[in-house]
Amino acid sequence: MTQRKETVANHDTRLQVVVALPAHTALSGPLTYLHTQPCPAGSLVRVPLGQRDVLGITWEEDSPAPLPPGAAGSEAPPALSARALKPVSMVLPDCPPLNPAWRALMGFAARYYQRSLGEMALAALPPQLRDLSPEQWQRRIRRLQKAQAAAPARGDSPLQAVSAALSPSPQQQQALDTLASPAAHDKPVLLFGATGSGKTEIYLQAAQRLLATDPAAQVLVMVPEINLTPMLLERFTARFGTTQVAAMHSGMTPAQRLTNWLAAHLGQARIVLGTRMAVLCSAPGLRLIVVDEEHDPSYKSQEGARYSARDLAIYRARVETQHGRPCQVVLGSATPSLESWHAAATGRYLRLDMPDRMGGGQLPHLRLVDMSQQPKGAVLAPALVAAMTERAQRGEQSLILLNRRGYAPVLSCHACGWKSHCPSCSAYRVFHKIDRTLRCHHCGFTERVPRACPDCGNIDIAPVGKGTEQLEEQVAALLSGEVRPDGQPLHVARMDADTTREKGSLEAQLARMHSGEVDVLVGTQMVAKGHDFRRITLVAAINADSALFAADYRAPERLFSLLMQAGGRAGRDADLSHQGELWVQTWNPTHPLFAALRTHDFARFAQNELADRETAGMPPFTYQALLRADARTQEAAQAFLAAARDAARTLPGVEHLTLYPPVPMQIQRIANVERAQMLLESHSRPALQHVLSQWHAELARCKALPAAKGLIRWAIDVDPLAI
DNA sequence: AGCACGCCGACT
DNA sequence: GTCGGCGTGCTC
Repeated sequence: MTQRKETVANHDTRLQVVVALPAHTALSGPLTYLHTQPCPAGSLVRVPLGQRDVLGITWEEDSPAPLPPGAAGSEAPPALSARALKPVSMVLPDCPPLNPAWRALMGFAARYYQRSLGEMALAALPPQLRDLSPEQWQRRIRRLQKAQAAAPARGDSPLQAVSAALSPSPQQQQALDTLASPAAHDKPVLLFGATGSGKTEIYLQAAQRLLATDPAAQVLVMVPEINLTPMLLERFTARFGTTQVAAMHSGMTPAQRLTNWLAAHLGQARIVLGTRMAVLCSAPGLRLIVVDEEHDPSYKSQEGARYSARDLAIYRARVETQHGRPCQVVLGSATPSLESWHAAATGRYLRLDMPDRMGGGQLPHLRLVDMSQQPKGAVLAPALVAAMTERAQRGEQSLILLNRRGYAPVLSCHACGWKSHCPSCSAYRVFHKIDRTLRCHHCGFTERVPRACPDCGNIDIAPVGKGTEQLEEQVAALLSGEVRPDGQPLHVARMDADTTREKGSLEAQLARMHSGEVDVLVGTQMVAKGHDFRRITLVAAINADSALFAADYRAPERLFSLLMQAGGRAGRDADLSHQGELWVQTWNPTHPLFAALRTHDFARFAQNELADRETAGMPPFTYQALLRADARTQEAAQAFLAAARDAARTLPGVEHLTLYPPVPMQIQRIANVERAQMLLESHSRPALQHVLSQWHAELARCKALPAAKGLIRWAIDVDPLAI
């Protein structure tokens, strides 16, 4: 591009280049291209691939290419010299190479999660990089270089905090001291801190201490949900100033993604803050990784490369350290994942406890409501209504949690039994009264509610079950006669994915909550996560039982975590915390989960769960992977999986695995795609890995089988969260 | 994954 | 008679 001479350039150097080809396409390893000169590994290049020109990354020579099955002994010479190699189209100029630690991370992630190196590595780059013209790239780089020249101090001098650190409580000081100790650098730290114990301040001060001593150091901070980034961003920019912090999440525009990625890659941003994708971000000075709310399932990606950002954070810290730059990793949670808890119990992680809330605040008192003792058909126990009323009259707020959007989960005809099935999914469409629609929460199909039963014409079609919309309505009705201290009627509001869809509406609703305008908030679990509502003194979970007996073995863990976290919303304001209450309505008040919850005894809960897991032979005592298949018909999906299972039986090392039969997925059909899966399990992670890595070639063959006709796609999910 | 090539149904 | 469906095959 830059020079088009008459003479043919001398392309005598071979470069290994990684491109985004999937793992099952024979060409999943690095490809060989020609170039006029050597080029360091980790450089960004454009290369011709078939008819197109794609982004690639140069890689070291010795990257392990997957062995062709059966050709173990016959070591064929590359034979590439025979074929005409193509020259690299261009090397993106003025871009420092992605460093060896980053490449090692990508190599590991690709291997572990059964993706091609190229797929993993290119997915970690901002998407805009792929379709940026050379001119646009030049312009970008120049602008950043100019910016850097204009602010020469940045990145070259220790970071000065913009605002002063809060003075830490004794508990926090002790945690910070331990974090500074060598022991906390040898292994991952599990910061086990109660809600309101001030974990964020620990992150801030740990970051500050590091950045002040090492002028090139960078810190990576992750939160599970995009909704939580603005709040954390605010705390970090308040402390360190805006120019030091780069954000990294899917809510940003492509241009912002690129800008922030470059800021991190060039070392200009000292703090990288984002969701799970941030763990893949290039950060050449990385010295500290924080995974906040490490137990949160959002850290496990559910599409594309199904990686766990928490697990990759652990690996990344280790690999950075191995590359000569000691990197600390801190996992924070009030209810750690059982995996992390177990790792701490067995000494693989260092556990750091912060049991006390800031300012001596008390954790909320648990009020279990035995639903079998309540008036028939009552949505809310009368005592709960009374308690909420009392709070509102005192000017305090209540929060009611119901993990179901819409007005009712299904609409039904009393005459003929018709139900609001989704035509494309094996699920009901949810009744949304607000706009009188039936909406499928899986495929999005939306229709106006029919006036009468579509099958029999009966007018008597009625909602069955309750969602947040209906709860909001009913709570408002129950509290309608009551008044606030200022004499105004009580204000009931709702907050869920439906009310926060528009940009800015989340912020607006949070503001309304903080101003005290709202007395009772009805919401889904998004409300329970992270938001700091100072005047809430009562939290109620309406429908906790569904999780107690769910098929998903992780459901109790999630329920405990949700209730602890939700309870943590209550009484954050130390002055009010003596009256903080967590109400749980249940038909099973004697369930052991509640006994542990009552005393806020996560350790006890975790111990019980882990004992159960061990007896049942489940993670973290075994290792699992799923093969998922999407197909036109359920038969095709299962035929493919059955063939895959047979193929797996022939692989060396398979004797260490249990191969379960294919089964339809919980929601068998979504958007007219039939889904099925099969589970692989082993007591040995390496054994599982070994079989998985050999399986791809077989799977490609199974796809071609006549019985699997209609198969759309398949994917391997390593360490699945739900089975 | 893309993108070509290639072979069968409803349209200008 | 063409436009366009998506089924197979290839990409250093």
